[in-house]
Amino acid sequence: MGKNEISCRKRKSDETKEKIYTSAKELFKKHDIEKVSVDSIVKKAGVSKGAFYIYFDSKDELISTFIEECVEKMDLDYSSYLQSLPYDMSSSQKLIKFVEKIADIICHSMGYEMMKLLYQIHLSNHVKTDALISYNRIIYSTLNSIILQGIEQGEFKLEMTAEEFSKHSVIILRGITYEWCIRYPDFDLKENYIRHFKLLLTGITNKPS
Amino acid sequence: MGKNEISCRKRKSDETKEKIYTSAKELFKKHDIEKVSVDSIVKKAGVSKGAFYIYFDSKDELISTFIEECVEKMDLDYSSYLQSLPYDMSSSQKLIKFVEKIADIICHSMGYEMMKLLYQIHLSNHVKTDALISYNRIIYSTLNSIILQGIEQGEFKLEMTAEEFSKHSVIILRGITYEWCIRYPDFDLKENYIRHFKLLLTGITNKPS
Amino acid sequence: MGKNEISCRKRKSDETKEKIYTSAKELFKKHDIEKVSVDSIVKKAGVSKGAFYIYFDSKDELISTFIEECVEKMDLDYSSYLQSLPYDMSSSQKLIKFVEKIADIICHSMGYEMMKLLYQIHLSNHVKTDALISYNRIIYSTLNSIILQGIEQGEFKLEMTAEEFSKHSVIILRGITYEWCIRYPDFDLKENYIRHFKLLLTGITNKPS
Amino acid sequence: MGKNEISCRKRKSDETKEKIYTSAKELFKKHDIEKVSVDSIVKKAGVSKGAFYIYFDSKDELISTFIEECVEKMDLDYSSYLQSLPYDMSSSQKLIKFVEKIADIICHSMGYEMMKLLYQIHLSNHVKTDALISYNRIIYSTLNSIILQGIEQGEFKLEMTAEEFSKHSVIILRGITYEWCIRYPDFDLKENYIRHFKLLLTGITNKPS
DNA sequence: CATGAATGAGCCTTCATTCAT
DNA sequence: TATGAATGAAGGCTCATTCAT
Repeated sequence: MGKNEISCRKRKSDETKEKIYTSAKELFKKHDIEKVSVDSIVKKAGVSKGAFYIYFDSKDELISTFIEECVEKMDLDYSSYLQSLPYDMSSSQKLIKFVEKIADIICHSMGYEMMKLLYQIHLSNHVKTDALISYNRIIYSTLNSIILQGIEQGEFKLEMTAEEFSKHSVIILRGITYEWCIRYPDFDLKENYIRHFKLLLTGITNKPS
Repeated sequence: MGKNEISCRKRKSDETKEKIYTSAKELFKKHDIEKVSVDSIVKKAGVSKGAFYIYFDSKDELISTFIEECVEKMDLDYSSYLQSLPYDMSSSQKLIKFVEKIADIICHSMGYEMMKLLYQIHLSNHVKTDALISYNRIIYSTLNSIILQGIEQGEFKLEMTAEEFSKHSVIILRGITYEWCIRYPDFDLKENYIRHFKLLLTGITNKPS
Repeated sequence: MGKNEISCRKRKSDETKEKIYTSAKELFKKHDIEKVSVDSIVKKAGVSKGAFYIYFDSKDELISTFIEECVEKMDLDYSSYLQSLPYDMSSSQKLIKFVEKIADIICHSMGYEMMKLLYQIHLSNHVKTDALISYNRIIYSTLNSIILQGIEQGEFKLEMTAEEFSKHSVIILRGITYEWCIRYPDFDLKENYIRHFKLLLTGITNKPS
Repeated sequence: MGKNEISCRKRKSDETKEKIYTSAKELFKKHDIEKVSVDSIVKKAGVSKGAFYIYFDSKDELISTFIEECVEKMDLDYSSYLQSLPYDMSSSQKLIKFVEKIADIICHSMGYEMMKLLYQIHLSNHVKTDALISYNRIIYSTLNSIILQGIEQGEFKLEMTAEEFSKHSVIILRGITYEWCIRYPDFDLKENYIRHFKLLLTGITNKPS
């Protein structure tokens, strides 16, 4: 039937695109992204060069698609987790739990190669990463809400706005993740996240004299 | 005389090498390192392409040499600065002054392009950077000495070793620098260094109740 | 019924071919013909790429068909116009009116892109244009009849045959049109046609002393 | 000696450039210019692709160089010829002699293929031909001076400026040359030049009644 | 030592055409 | 008839490296 034919073709076409995309991702993980050529991607995928340009406007577009996928995935993971935290947990605990969760997502869901790749792309001049930087929004707002709650409940006392503190936190998270990438596997991401945030908490926790 | 002739040749050859190297450095500061071609280097140096390959085995070798030099230079700057700090300054002040100095060196002596390059290389798969990571040694020991002094004089009170705290600090410095690289020029490196270290100090400063 | 089915199919198939052809024509008018891809044609026509190759052996075949159609159209326009001119108009006037009409047809009916294309094809090495050159026939005979009438009525006095003069005129028309193509849009085709033919008329008009 | 070495190398290098340039020209004559690839040029020249880009910035640059060369050559020929005409020759005769000379230069010095190529390039959208159009300057000014002299000496009587008439003449020359290109070899360029200019002269020659 | 002409593999991208469905 | 996924040769261009001189 026509319907079957169409869906069969569509399926095959989807498979081809997926093959190309997957091959690209694997190559990105192994080699510097700038060094991965369209040639090598299609060779690995076992398709023609022309096929590549059916599914992607350009090599850059594939990279963009890839970044957006990563971002969406991380955002989803972060936000879904926050909602699962018990409301009556202290803000300090929430903060620690949240960064622990981030570490888990990064280590197990994203993986080392992928994160390193993302950090590389961030630094590259060539690829636009506005989307990537905007992935912070969720992480920012999440941190922000935790901090605000802590302030309201008298648990935290800051000499800066909650927003500024959130930015600071993201920078630290990113810094530790960067360190993880360059010291892998001799660096425990989660442990370092926790240690550093505990240190931070010492500084901001309200100690009524 | 033979001797004179040899030393004369040697001098000329050294000059040629230096010219190439200097030109390469200037280009690296201005453009993405991957985009700097051997052609552009020798053109700027005013020497032949063949000359390049007399003094450097490959473009990669020149880059490695260059990176090592950068690292040495930074190390030297850091340690020489520390010795210039008045002995009776408080450790907190010293810490702040020190990170301020690092920011100055990075911004004005190294420059944005070079720092980004260093960070890219750290993350790259094909350049070995074990030597690079060891550039931390000086910065670690410098921080360590400041912290230790602070502890001895009762100014700091840590829940971790001074060494651990130094590591932590370097991670933060690197994290902020990374952020600077990806947000350049919309990010003030020095200001952020100071802000974040003041926050840290709040947490570690000894507050006798 | 069989018959109906067949004629229905035929109609649909004709429509598809027409759609492709029309889309191609529109694109040819807008863009350099070499830059119009089969892809863009079928996309505009809303049919599949396969359909294109059902109705046309190749892209070149479509172009040939298209050119022949253009030529036929121009011929038709020219000759139909001549018949509409009042019989008692002077030959000089007829000549001027006729070249004005040609300018109008070229500018508004054919268009710049198409004329340039025709002139390019004329000069191209790989497209045979014997048929194209014969498009002159109508224009020649039309001019010829005007000139002959002028001679008969004592209005013109030539030192060459009417036929030769017609050839000359066509060369001039083509020359001016060529100039229009290479100076477009800074060249007024009609104005130049008129000016140049007025100049010609000065030379051939019979001035009894 | 160093000097010899240098001149030997330079000579070889010049030869290579010439080989590339000559091969390109030959291919341009045989095939539509757009269809001539860098690959085919270097293959014919027997050099590597890289060599091409040592001597020419791009394929377009080679074409431009080629055009300029043609233009210079023609300009030189035209202007040198004009100076050789006896001063006391009548303007009509000068005009005829001049267009005869142009025909000779085109037929024997430039050649059919080259002229056709130039006319093709003129029509192409891709290649900038401002230089080509400006090649008219010499031809314009030459014609202009002849016409002006004719007017001053009462030989010509125009209803337009000398400049306008020169423009007109160039258009006609170009038109006839175009016709020659598309009808080659069944068209006598020189004969047609003469015939058409004689016709023109009939129109502008002063006939005191 | 120094030169710089020459190499050639590699890059990204386009597009007319085919063919299984 | 009609589809559209797939092909693969070709295009212009770059650049690290070599080698005869």
